[in-house]
Amino acid sequence: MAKKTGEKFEAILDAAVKVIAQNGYHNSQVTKIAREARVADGTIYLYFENKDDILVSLFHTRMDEFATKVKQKIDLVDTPEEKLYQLIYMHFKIFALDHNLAIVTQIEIRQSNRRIRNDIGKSLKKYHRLIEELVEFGVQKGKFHDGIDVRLMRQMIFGILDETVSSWVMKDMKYDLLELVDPIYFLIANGIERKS
Amino acid sequence: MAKKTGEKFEAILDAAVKVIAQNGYHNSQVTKIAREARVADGTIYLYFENKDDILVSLFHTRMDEFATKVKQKIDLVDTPEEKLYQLIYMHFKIFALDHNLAIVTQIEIRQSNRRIRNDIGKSLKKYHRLIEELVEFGVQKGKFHDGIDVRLMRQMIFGILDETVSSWVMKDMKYDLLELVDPIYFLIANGIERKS
Amino acid sequence: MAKKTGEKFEAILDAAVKVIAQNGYHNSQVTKIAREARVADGTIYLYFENKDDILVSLFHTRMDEFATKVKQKIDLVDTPEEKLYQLIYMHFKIFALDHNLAIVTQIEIRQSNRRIRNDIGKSLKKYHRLIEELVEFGVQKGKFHDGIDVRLMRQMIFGILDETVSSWVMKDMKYDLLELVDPIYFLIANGIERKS
Amino acid sequence: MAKKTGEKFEAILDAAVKVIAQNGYHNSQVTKIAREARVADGTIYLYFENKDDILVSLFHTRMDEFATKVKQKIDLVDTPEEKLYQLIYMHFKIFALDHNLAIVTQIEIRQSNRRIRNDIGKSLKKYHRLIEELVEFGVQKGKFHDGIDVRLMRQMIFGILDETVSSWVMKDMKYDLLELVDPIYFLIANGIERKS
DNA sequence: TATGAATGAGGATTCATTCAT
DNA sequence: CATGAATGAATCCTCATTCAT
Repeated sequence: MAKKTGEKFEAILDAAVKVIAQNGYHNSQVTKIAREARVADGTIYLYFENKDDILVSLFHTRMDEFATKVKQKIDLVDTPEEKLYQLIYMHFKIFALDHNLAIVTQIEIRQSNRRIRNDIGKSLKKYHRLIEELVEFGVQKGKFHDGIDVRLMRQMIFGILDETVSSWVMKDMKYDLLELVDPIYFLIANGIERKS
Repeated sequence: MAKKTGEKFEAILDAAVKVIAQNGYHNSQVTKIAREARVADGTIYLYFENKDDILVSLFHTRMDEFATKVKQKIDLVDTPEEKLYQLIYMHFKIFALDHNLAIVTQIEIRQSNRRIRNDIGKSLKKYHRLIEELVEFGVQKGKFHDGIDVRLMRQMIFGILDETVSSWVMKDMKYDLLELVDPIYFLIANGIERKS
Repeated sequence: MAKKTGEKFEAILDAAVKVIAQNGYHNSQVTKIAREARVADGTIYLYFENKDDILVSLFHTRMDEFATKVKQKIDLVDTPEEKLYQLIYMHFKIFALDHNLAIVTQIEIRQSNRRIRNDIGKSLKKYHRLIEELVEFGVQKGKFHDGIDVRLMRQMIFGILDETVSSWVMKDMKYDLLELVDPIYFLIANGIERKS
Repeated sequence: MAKKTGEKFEAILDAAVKVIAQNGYHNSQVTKIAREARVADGTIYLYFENKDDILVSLFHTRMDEFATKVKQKIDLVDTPEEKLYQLIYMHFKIFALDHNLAIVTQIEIRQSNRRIRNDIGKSLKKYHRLIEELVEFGVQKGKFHDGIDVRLMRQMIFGILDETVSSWVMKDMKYDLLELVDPIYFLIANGIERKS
């Protein structure tokens, strides 16, 4: 039914990011998004099943692009260490360049209901998998610890990056996120304990 | 105005955790919470300013208890490493013992609006500070890396723990969270890179 | 936002008069008005800001029409005395022909809150002004006493007419209001004192 | 059941006038009146049947006092003209001395429901009767027009006085009400028409 | 008499979705 | 394909009144 392509499809998604970033999730009515996208309310329903579908599609397309961009970058370097570094760099870089996206994905969209959050979880699969492949590569190359669950390592890496970005957004993006690339890389790589 | 103590105050908070865990945030009407607490709807408003206030109070009291319990435990051991280990252990332990609390704090309450989320952020201050003190102690004892921002270390540690618990809840708490204490401790302590 | 014209706008106002006259101000729920107007509850809010706005708009349109009708009539005669007589006649006539309007404007709408009553006051401005012009005309023609504040004369005339109609409504409109036109005219014109 | 006398009965009535004058009818909760009267909420119900009963009793006692004061004054003079003058003077004087009473009786209490307004009407009976007696006296003495309905004359006099006071209250009592005694007397006595 | 904590019925308003044009 | 007027279900909160103490 819902035609999930086309100029207006994109326009609606763009409008949704903008409206949600500006007004907050709970104050972003379909009418507001339609007005921002310069279409009629009813038109939304030619491209999306319902309001939730806008959010899920939004998150899905954006996270897909996100993972693609990160992958392109880490494919350009060879060692696990360099790939990890580029992952962190790109993760922060993308959000630093698109504040609205940061606000929406880190804060607002998490206010959605259980079902949406589940679907959103799926959208992260690709990115999670990317990190896991990086970890596997590092372990295989003998550069990362083996014997530790790969999923756990991925969770740790993702948890650190996600929390760091969320904190930055909550602090109104007042500081330069990219300055954290080096120290975060160091912590992920070396942990917090000092070796004598 | 709102009397934030007493038997019914506690009963309402307990009911709120239960109802929200079972029905989800957006399907937890005041009437439902009142019925579960065995009080009249209006009674809720003798103890809370409004519905949001229930959530904020809920998160605040629970997180305060949380931080207190963790602190009691880490005070019993001496070295930074042991304290870190106990922190992780207690963080997981508390949620492992109270699934409803885990669901509500990790998933449901995050669906609340911006203002609530802000107040909720404040409730975490005490716990954040606790972790920072632990980090400062470790640095001072020469056991943790110095030269790295303490807040950043705290963010990393909290981010890992939070993401781990969230993941576990999203996976319907099907596995034993406590089995992750050791490997997570290892990762936080040593990072992911293998030293030759 | 609220589109204050159109078929449904009128239908809602008509319904409001009927419902309020029948049920009393405090027992006239939006749902009741909507049902009487044969529209959905939500439709009300496409035409009115809120419930109060229905009342204010109701009073405003009706009083505007009221003043217009009265003006048309007194414009047809020439002397101040005839104009005054026609004013009294029309004031009573309009209410005598529309009992619901009388009930609503004289009794029910006065139960609304302070803000509404203020707005309602403004709606009477046009009618008040009409009476004042009549008085000024009479003074200028040398037919009415000069040296007395025009506003005061208007207040007196309006006060008499208003009280007379209110009394009639309170007595359940059991007698013929139009029979009072002559004696009221006489009293306003001559006062109560008998000149020897 | 309700004991309609005693120190607290009076205290509650006094509190009601004050609270309603300050907060408006619709924002004068029983709790607020109780607090102002320094009694418990429940105590109110030992002296009054229900909230409406407070208002009715309030209006009744105050209007009874009102009529008594006016009567005392007009009894001191002999001619109908002097009595009429004193009536106007006292009517304005009492409200000029008690602004809260003016606000409550002219504006706020009229927002109450149909039943209360009916009871309130009864409280005015005594005052209405007083005016009618004055009119009858004037007619009998040959000073006022005969042949005109006494009730109508009373209605006219009361309507003028009431409208004048209401207007004054609506204008925030910014001018001196007593300055209107003379011109209003003149208008009531002589009407608006100038005799050649 | 007096208290005040507890009750619970009642209603304005929002907003995702539909469907006639 | 596109429109936007119309729909109506769903819910938080207030406050007059009660009654155990």
